[in-house]
Amino acid sequence: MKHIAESTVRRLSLYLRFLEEFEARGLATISSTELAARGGTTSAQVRKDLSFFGSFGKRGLGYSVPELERRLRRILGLEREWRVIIIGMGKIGAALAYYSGFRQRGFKIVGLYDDDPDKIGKKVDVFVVRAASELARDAAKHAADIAVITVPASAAQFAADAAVHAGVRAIMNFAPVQLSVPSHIALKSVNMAMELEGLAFALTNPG
Amino acid sequence: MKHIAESTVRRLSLYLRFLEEFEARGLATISSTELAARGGTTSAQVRKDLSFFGSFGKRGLGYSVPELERRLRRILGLEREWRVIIIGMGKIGAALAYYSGFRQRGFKIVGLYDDDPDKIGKKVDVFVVRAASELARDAAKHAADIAVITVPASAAQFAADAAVHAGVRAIMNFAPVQLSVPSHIALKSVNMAMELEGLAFALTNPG
DNA sequence: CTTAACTTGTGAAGAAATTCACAAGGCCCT
DNA sequence: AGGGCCTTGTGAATTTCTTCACAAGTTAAG
Repeated sequence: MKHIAESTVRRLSLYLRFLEEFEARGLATISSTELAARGGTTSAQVRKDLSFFGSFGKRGLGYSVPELERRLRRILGLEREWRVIIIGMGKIGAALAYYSGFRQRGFKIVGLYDDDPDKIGKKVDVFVVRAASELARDAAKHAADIAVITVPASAAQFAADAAVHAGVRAIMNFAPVQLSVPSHIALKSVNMAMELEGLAFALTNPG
Repeated sequence: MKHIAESTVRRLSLYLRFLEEFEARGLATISSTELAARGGTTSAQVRKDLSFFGSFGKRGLGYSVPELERRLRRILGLEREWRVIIIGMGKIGAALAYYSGFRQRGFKIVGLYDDDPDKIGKKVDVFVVRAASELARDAAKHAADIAVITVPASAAQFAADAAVHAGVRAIMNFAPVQLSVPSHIALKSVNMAMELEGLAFALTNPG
């Protein structure tokens, strides 16, 4: 298949969210124009995004809400459950561990890790925090697909290496460093300070 | 000035981070090639990004680390302090309130808000959480530039409206909804579930 | 059945972002 | 002073992404 742009994937994710909304409101069909209006894009963009994966609509009518929803879920890989471990039980890691939004979307937390002896053995939500050094040993049991890294910057690369070694295939990094991982590992970084800097730039350079 | 792409701004932010690293290591100058290698991009990209704002390097030599750092700070608007309020003192809001990375980069938290009577009046870090309804009254005192919204999805638009009314000019939204704000307000959304979905897509559609 | 009003899917056009490639300098060594 | 080696800044070429525009299909009404 042709390479799909990251911006397209983000929009598909967004469309799915809107479809859920529309379904909750009981709408049976929706046009690309309506979907675009809700998402702040254009109808051509919506149709083009979908066209990479097939043709799901009916001319003159639009898209069946439940069907498009199902298709998008399949495209995004949300028909299965994804097993997630969180490494780093500081404030942000703990906040994510408690966050129910993940579970709802098929991301199941299967383990929490930290290096701090004060945290190891403590309960966070329904999990007992385990020592990061146990990661490799737990690998087979967890069969985790995704590792969320919320350790301090200085420990992030170490955590990433451990996660890769434990067999995860994707990493979501919250530490403010650029991680290096093998090319077959999917990596996404979220950096709050950088996001705020984007706002500072926008405020400083209006227009 | 010509419109600057968001991707360019993100990279500038990244370059600044690397420059701080290089400075800490005592390096006096750096070439676009080295900066690019560190950031996973190309030297031409680095030079092009910088060229939108002037010419800061010396041919044959590269860029002076401290000077480029200063220039980037000015470009990104980080020479001044930005005043931030956080609305929503759930787990994520509280985690952000404690996070020292913001302060270090010139983002000063000046107030915390929530609607929950159980939280109002409680201390989080050095702040006493105030009722969201007090936001308008506090506006003049705080003179906040940026509001970070960490309330549940159902309350996010309400919080955004209140923030705009209180005079903030930029909003960083962590709630999983699309906010609508006046066009002169800078808006950025971070949606953890969407980021995870991006990873799920990458794992489902390799290559 | 025919017409009018919609909407999709998609090549082609257009815009935007990235990469190429090279002239113009600057540094250092001999 | 001159040659060799680097590096920047930037037009031009290229690639990627978005928008346009329209044929073709669907529904509903008369």
